[in-house]
Amino acid sequence: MRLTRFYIPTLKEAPAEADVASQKMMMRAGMIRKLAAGIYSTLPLGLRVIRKLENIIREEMNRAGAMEVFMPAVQPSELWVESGRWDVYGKELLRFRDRHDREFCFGPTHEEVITDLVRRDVRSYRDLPLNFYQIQTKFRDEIRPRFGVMRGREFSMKDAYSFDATDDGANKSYEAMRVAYTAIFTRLGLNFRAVEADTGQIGGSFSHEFMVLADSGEDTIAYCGKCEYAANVEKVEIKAPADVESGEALPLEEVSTPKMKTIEEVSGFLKIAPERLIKTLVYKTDTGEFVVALTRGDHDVNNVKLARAVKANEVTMADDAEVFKATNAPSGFLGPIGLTSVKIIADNAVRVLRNAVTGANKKDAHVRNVNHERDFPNATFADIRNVKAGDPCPRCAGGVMGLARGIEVGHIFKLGTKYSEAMRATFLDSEGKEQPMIMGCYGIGVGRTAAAAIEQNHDDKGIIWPSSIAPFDVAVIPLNMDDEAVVKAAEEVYAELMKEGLDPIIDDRDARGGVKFNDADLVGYPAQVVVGKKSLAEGKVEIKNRKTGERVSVAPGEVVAEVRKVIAGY
RNA sequence: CGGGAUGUGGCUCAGCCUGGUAGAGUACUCGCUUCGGGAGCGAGGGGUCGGAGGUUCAAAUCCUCUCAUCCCGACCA
Repeated sequence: MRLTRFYIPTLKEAPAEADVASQKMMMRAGMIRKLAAGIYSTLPLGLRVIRKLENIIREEMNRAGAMEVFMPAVQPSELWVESGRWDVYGKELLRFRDRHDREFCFGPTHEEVITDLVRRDVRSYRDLPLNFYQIQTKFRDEIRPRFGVMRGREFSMKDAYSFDATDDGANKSYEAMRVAYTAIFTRLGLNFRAVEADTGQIGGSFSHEFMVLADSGEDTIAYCGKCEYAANVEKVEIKAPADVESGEALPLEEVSTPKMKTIEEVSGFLKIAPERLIKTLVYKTDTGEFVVALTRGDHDVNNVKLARAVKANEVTMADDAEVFKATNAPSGFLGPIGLTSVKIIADNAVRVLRNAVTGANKKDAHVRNVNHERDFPNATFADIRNVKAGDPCPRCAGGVMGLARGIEVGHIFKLGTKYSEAMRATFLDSEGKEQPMIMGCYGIGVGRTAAAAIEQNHDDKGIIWPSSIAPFDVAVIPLNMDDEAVVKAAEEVYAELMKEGLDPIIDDRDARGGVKFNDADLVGYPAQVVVGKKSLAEGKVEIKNRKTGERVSVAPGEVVAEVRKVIAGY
């Protein structure tokens, strides 16, 4: 490709709204332009990256036995009503009506459509298993789109859906996808980790997220330093402490704690470590029910875990008025004692505390020597807290958990029969008995993966593409466009690179060297071949490795081999 | 959805407080010089000052409404 015939509108300064590295660089390198909040156009350079990425995904999906299809972006409401999600999906689902006043949505995912497709034709266990995938534009009307294409509203996603006759088969389909995803992200050259994850709104029985490790990631993952266990903090299991602390349960004792509301204040005032306090929080579920959550003073409630424990879709903290309504006590001085009309969920760590401190359910007072068996026997225990670095690993002996930030680029779910039952996608088994198909679904955020690659691979000058998805393998940079020998040598090198099957771009603009160097560094071609008057006089051209910055001078005939060497090192 | 901020040429921003009819850098066009890390000089083109309404002799500037964009929060009592 010739730069004079290819559109790469680079910018010296990033638009003010860009706040993460990948967004700044994709804008500056002329890969994307914003049309509206969370909605982007992809320019030719960006599309090259996306296509290379998609092709790797396709190859690995096909290898794993999945078949590509293409489903409609616009979906009728009936299917969503049938699956039960029309009412639960909320405002993220973009809904609209056609001219006949029929309701539709712009698909945020395609379980309904694929399930409908399959149930129409598949009748027998002999037709199974099946796995269909597509690469398609989705729309999720996010509350707050941000970070460019990493959290856009309109985005491209590879989604796949498997249908099996047996549970064992479904597990095999799931495993095949886990292997395929590992192959995909490995080929993309990303530093990633597959972690156990919450199934969220999609539903289902178990799932893994594929996380690209980057400090700018929106998710936190916990991993064991010793064994292979890793999970999203929303999911990570926390080992419940085994034995109740020793010691006698002492009589309850009310203490005055004027204006001491927070854990720090109470802990400091009573000179008692936060670990000896029980924090009492009031939550409201999406159905309007109040729940009281208890954790140790030094621990934090994880909303997702709490929601799962009380079988709600979502929980939010109650405000002060709601707190009073639920407990008849002022916030800041809450405790579980005497709360009988509301459900109490306590974290496992609270169970073993002996003689702890809680609020007294009245202003300016707390209670000492609280013990759950005696003082709040109506509590149920569950794992509802956030993991802390240093917590013991739940899966191995002696392992300790660490925390890292990650960008969720892929997510695989074993769905089970949630959709097939709701939508009656059934088949006849070998005994002639009707059974619901067992499903799995598997997504990869295409644009987000490209952005994650940049988050993980850039410097202050620009992007450093993994060679597998670089828009071009190598840039040929003639420095003196008015020097015939330079132009001729550069053109020959360019032609040779193409002939040898590489994907080069030649910067044939009549521009100064500095401009070309800076653009090349910004766009991030893995290798640059610099053809200039001076080195050419000695029969040499220069090859620069974008990642290491190393330059070597070689004869024009050795360029292809040298470029290959550079790319291989990526 | 709550709070905060910002909308001025393609991009980054000044001007607004104190009203007098729009500016800089960069980018773009042309000429000359220059030419291995975002050149210099000269000459140009490009702006309904987000939109609507109001106040005023006069509005980018003051007032009201509205739209858009961004940030923070929606988690620890």
